[in-house]
Amino acid sequence: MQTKTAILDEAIALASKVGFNALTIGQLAESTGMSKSGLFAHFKSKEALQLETLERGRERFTDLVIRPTLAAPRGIERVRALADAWLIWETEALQGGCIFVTGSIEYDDQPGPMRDALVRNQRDWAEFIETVTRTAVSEGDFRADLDVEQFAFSLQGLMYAFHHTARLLRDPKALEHIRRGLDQLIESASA
Amino acid sequence: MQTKTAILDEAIALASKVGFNALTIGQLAESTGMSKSGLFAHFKSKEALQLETLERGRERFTDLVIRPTLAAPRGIERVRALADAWLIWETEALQGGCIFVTGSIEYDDQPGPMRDALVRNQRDWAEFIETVTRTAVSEGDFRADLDVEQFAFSLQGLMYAFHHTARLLRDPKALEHIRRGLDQLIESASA
DNA sequence: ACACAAAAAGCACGACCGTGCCACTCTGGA
DNA sequence: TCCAGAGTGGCACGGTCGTGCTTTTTGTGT
Repeated sequence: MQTKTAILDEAIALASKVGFNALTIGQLAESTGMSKSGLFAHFKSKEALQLETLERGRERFTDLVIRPTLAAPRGIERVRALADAWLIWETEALQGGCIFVTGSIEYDDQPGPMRDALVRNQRDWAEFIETVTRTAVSEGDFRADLDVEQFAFSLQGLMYAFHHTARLLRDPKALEHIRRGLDQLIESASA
Repeated sequence: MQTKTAILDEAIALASKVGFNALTIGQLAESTGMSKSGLFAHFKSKEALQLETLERGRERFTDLVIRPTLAAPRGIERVRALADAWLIWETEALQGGCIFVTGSIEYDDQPGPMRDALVRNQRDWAEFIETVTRTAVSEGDFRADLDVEQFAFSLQGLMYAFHHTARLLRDPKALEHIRRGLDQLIESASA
């Protein structure tokens, strides 16, 4: 149903601004021009709505980040493509910040299906980064003894730092900083 | 009043787990053993409670992170002390994650006094890191042409990455990763 | 043109939210 | 001994939350 998809896309926009808990059925109904009960009928519960919103976000993330990354040539170029695609996702795809960052912070101390789903997403994402990094190792762009887990950790660190600096502080230098940090990281990993 | 301080400390613990918005007066009253109205009388509004909770957090952050850092010898040692102190703050001082990280994500798209206060805190913290880094430059431990802003950006990135990896994924390797990332960062900044 | 299923809306509910008002209980100084 | 004033609790309010019912609208196949 396309109505449902439209709702979920609006839900993503809202959740990226105020979080998944403050994402309220009433507000979502208002901003989609539906009635509360009409909207609610699509999901049997609020938790289901939250989970489906996350799932819809995953779909869009796959389209905007995963696929373009895999389209780039293996090796260092693909690593750079990954970072670029993520930057587009973070700055252009959503009205607020990345919903996975938002959600992770919100649920990291609250057990339940939402937390479980976020953990799965986060693990997949980390593994994806590691896999892409490994292509740069096997292509000879990166050192053979590179610790890809460590590389992924530092790369994600730069992304989080960008998120905070750009979103909270609205610091225009954030882009320059993540670029330079990335160059530094890649250089230190290069063969 | 010590009652108020006790309330705020409990509020910090709660907010670090569920966030500042989900920090509810009723729950806070219950977990402090007070009545809603008795507790509410200490603050004129919920927003005031949130702001005072943040302020109390800043006090504790100063005691646990700022002061110990400044007690360390100027230079590279002080940079390491800063990271160590922050790690203690993050892992031992609170029941949930760092309330400034939590709050930043929560309010980065919602204008108001809370956002303003968080921006101030975050700016102060970034400047503090830069100042400490500068002592390492002037002591000759770090390169004279080091971009301290860039260094602070990357350092904060490692902290955020630790926060996510340790809190959401509960990955025991997070500590090792931030340590190694730190070593790498410090080495690349060294003279 | 009509029947029928699916989607949406109307409406009401109990729960909890933040917030005000009022009464009570302390405790220290006159 | 008594009073002032701060701290605390009881209670009720209007509002919004998530969530069920029932009804109306809408769209499609015959």
